[in-house]
Amino acid sequence: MVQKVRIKRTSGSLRREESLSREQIIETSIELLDGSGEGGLTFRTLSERLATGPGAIYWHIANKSDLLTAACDAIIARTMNAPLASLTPGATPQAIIRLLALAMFDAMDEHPWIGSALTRAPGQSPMVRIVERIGQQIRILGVPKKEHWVTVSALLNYILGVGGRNAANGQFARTQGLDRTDFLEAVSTAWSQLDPEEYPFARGLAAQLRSHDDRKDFLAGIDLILRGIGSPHRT
Amino acid sequence: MVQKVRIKRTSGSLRREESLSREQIIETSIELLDGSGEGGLTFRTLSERLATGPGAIYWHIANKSDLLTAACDAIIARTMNAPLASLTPGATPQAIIRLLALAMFDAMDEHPWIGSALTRAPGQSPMVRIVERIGQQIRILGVPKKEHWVTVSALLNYILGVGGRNAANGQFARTQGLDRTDFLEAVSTAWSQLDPEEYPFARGLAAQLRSHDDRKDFLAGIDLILRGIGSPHRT
DNA sequence: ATAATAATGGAACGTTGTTCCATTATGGCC
DNA sequence: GGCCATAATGGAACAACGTTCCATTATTAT
Repeated sequence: MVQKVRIKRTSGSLRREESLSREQIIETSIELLDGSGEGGLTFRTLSERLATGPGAIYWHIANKSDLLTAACDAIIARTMNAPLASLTPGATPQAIIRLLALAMFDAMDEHPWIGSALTRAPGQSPMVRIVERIGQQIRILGVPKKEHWVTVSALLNYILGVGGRNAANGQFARTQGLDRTDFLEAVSTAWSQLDPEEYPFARGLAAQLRSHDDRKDFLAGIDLILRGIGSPHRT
Repeated sequence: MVQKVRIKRTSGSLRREESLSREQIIETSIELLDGSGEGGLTFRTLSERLATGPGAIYWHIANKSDLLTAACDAIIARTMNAPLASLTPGATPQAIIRLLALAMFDAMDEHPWIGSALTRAPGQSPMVRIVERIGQQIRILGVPKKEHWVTVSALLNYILGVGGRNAANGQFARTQGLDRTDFLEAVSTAWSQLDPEEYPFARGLAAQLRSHDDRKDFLAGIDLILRGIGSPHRT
């Protein structure tokens, strides 16, 4: 979606006809981030796309960190509200958590930059949205109140961990000029050439690495934690 | 540990007497990162500490990403080799994994920047070290070979997730001029003022947040996953 | 109409990672 | 012991970035 901006000519200097807005800035930022990765969003490229100067943007936004957090929050808000629609009425809390987690995975896969954007806003809006949605299911599951935070943060840390690694892989591959398959191939061959004395396990893992399915493995991890939550333990 | 560097005067231009080395550069980088956070390491501050120019550093190091990865690897190498000493002979794989995880937590707590440094080197040396140590215990645990990667990556993602969030909290607090307690206090009061209709769970969590113990909660998450690994499941 | 404020956009600043290059030490070879 | 290719140094310079500043223009209230 490319912006079309009317421009008014007044005494030699150009000025946009429609005024800027915070939402417009955020939406354009998302387009840039999706299109060119984390490095694709600068105040220059952004102001160029918006047919304005860098200074004008600062009227609507505090700084770049604020901008990234806002862009991230927009995605998370959509993500955490969307899956409500596809819910079957009698779904178990576990099933809903799986759904929420998968929605997060897909969002982080489509917008790899949110993985590192979440790193800029601890305890803020984007995080709260996720905690809330997951937490409500934790409560329904009957987890004792004292363990609410531990349980939610275990799931959250796992999800954000995967997101961070996804972002890292994408970023790394982009700078090397590889796509996902080439990247995995490279890591796999590197691991297969490790010293068998020092790294027997990692070496043996190379084959599995080459053909694994990120999404499936992610879900398997969620299931592992959910199973842990359901198992008895000493308090 | 402050470096003392002898300088030789030759025909008007200064030159260091002892030559630079990659290890020396990395060790000084670690000091800077530990002392002043992620933003504390620049090629200017680094070259100043080493009593040289930015250009000289590039003879020993490819770029900043390389430098960060190397610094991170140095810490991880020490961390993954150290706990071997304190092992009781009959320790279960679970106990060893807990020990390894705790060692990682403490390392990431002491050097918060490695959380984000790990984000720059997917599939590379630092990651391989962790995978190997954990993986060996996974094998001993008797996890079927097909599930090796899923299991290790679940633990790894959780650990790195916590590390990433730790780094984020530290970084965020530093820019706001707060220490850890003030930061938690701020988040907690912010959460307690959330809309009760929209965020009932997060709101109720505020109190728990204020008084929680990061290290304990981290370990609880590890136990959750370990319990999940031990529980029967459909393949 | 006039004053006050909101909003714009481009120039400019300081800092960053990185490159370039003139210069200097070092180690092998005749 | 002098010579030379190469290793290594260090400072200047570059491009790009986030951010600030300010002269200017639209918009609103009085």
